[in-house]
Amino acid sequence: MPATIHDIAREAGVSIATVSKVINNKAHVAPDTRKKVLQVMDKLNYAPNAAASNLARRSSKNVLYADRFYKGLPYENPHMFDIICGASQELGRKGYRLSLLNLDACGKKAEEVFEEAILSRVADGIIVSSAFVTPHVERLMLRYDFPQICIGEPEFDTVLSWIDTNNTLSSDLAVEQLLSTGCRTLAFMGGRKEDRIFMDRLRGFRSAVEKRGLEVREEYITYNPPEVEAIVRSAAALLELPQPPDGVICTNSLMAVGAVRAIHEKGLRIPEDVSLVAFDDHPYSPMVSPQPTIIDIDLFSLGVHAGNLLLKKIRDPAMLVQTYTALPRLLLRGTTRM
Amino acid sequence: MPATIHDIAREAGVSIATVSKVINNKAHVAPDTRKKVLQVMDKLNYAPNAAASNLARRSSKNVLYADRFYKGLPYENPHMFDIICGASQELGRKGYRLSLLNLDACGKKAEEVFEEAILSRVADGIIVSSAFVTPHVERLMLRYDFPQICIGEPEFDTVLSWIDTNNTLSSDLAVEQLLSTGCRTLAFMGGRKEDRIFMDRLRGFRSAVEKRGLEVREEYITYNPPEVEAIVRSAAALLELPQPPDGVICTNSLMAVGAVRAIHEKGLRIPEDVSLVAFDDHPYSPMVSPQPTIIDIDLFSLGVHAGNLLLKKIRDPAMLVQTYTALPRLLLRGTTRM
DNA sequence: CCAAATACCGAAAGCGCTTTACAACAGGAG
DNA sequence: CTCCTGTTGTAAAGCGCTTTCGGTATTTGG
Repeated sequence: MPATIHDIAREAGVSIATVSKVINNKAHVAPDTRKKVLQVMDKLNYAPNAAASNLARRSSKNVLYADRFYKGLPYENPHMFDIICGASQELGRKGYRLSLLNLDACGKKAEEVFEEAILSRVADGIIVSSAFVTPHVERLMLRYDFPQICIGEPEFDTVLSWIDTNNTLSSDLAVEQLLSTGCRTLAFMGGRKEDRIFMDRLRGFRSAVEKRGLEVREEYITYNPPEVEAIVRSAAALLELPQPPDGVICTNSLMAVGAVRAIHEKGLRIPEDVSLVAFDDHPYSPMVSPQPTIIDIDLFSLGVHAGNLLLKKIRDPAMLVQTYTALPRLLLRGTTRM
Repeated sequence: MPATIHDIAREAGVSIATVSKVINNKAHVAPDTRKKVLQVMDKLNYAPNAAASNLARRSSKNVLYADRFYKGLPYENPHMFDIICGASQELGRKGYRLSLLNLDACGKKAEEVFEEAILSRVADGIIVSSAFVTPHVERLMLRYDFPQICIGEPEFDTVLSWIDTNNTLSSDLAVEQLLSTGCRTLAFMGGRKEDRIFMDRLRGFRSAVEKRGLEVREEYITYNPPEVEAIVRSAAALLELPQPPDGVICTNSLMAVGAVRAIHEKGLRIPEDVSLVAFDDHPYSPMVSPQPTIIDIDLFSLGVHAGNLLLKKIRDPAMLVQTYTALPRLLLRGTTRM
């Protein structure tokens, strides 16, 4: 069995208190003593027991990423793992670990899962999609003074910190690109109404269109489930309108899939007849023809910021609400005209 | 601050030992006592402190998933997160948590990271891609008797348990599909020679071809980096051969991307002139035209099996080597003939 | 040169739980 | 009535760390 702090102390001829100071890089230990202790630690192959130090320190050097990790998630939302990778890297760099917290485990309600995680002190903080952050959850976090960062701006006024992409600006970019290349009638393919991200993008769409003195017509706005066939039908319906759109904004890659299919099936050409801008790049863009013009967001660095912000909050519980908004980038490719 | 076991004991008028038994569902506590304790736990909003019980139990109810979580990973390897989701779900169901262990953190070597994780007892076991499992790592795991499951069969004879997809059978399916639809000359687009998974698929390809009395010609086998342009060039070169292939096997989606591009650029039709079978389905398959014929593997359930196997090993350290091989499935779509 | 400040080290008291060993008691058999 | 068995509950000893506090030893300032 592994060496303990006592073994190190005995072998080095010092007390465990001194060893502890060396481990944690604290002052008040002579350079020679420190060196000696480090040598012994190395020789005996020592690493401090995490549970013990967690218990004594009352912290776990662990952070949770809460979401539902069900089958098909990476399929439906391949982008969330960029955020996880970013957060994991940033946390790792600072000596923290990232654990996954599955919110639909064994039929428990999300709030119960949260509460148990908090009370058991299994982590020092949590990163969670704002989709799960209700006022009730906020109260929970505040009551226990539990550091939290939301992915996506919460739906209500909150004192919790969050990071998000600038969805308004993203929509503006998309609208600008379409209008400036000659499109006259824009359609918007959104996701479910419950999803903040889509509604933000829609809000951005509305204001971008109105800002340019144009009118937003409701029949050109669709709300779609994450399911290809339904999306295809929805896009096809748009093309059947008396005045079909000549510019389509797809709020994620799946929408783009559906829209492209519907447009091709209708015998129309992209971008000659219909232009298309999609949100979120994906690895298979190069495989698609024509290659989609994309509103791209650096989700990895969004994850890095999430981790960073959470760590700041953990170190300074008095930290006031902070937010970070990632700027989108337009990748001009083949589905819009020049 | 949260209630402790002492608070519960006092309030319920019993000893902490009794409370502990209730928490852990142990025998030797009268039904009435148990009920009383549970009531108090509920009333005081109690959840046992994880660090303390970990320390006393000498286990952490935590499992590591080790890999390099760098920027672009979900882009290069979108499939690994299916495995993570599966493992996370299975582990969560059994009361374990899954943490990410970043193997390229702060310039440390993978083995150091492993050793520290083991010695600090931060987890009870580990799931790790066989790409990182050298004999040295195996020795490490065995020396400390640390439960481990490899993702992918290790490159060498080992007593570690592993899960894998049946790459041999997969290649066989692909070869069979191509040959039975009239292809005469097959090409194989593999990844880097260092990657076990590609070499397995290649081995499967060779034996499948030879089994049918045909000859494997080395010039039809390519090894490619995970980079689209290089893949396109590589595929184009194949098409320039004196007798160009009329059937191509792509060992992942990226290869398929490149192959499709090269074939189209050459002015050839799919599947009329060249048939194509690719490994691994992805969310954007429907977006690609023609839609690729795919060798598909249920990676989520592969993850479930990984978690399950690891848990068995944790419970029974004497468990002998066990393996699980997932069967592939052929998704007939548009890049092969009927 | 002496008082005061400072550097170094260690004893000991936890952190909140699990587990062992044992006490107390009840019931049944002989 | 005694002995044995089995059940219920508790006291207490850890688990392996961190941290406080006090005691020397060593500087430093006046």
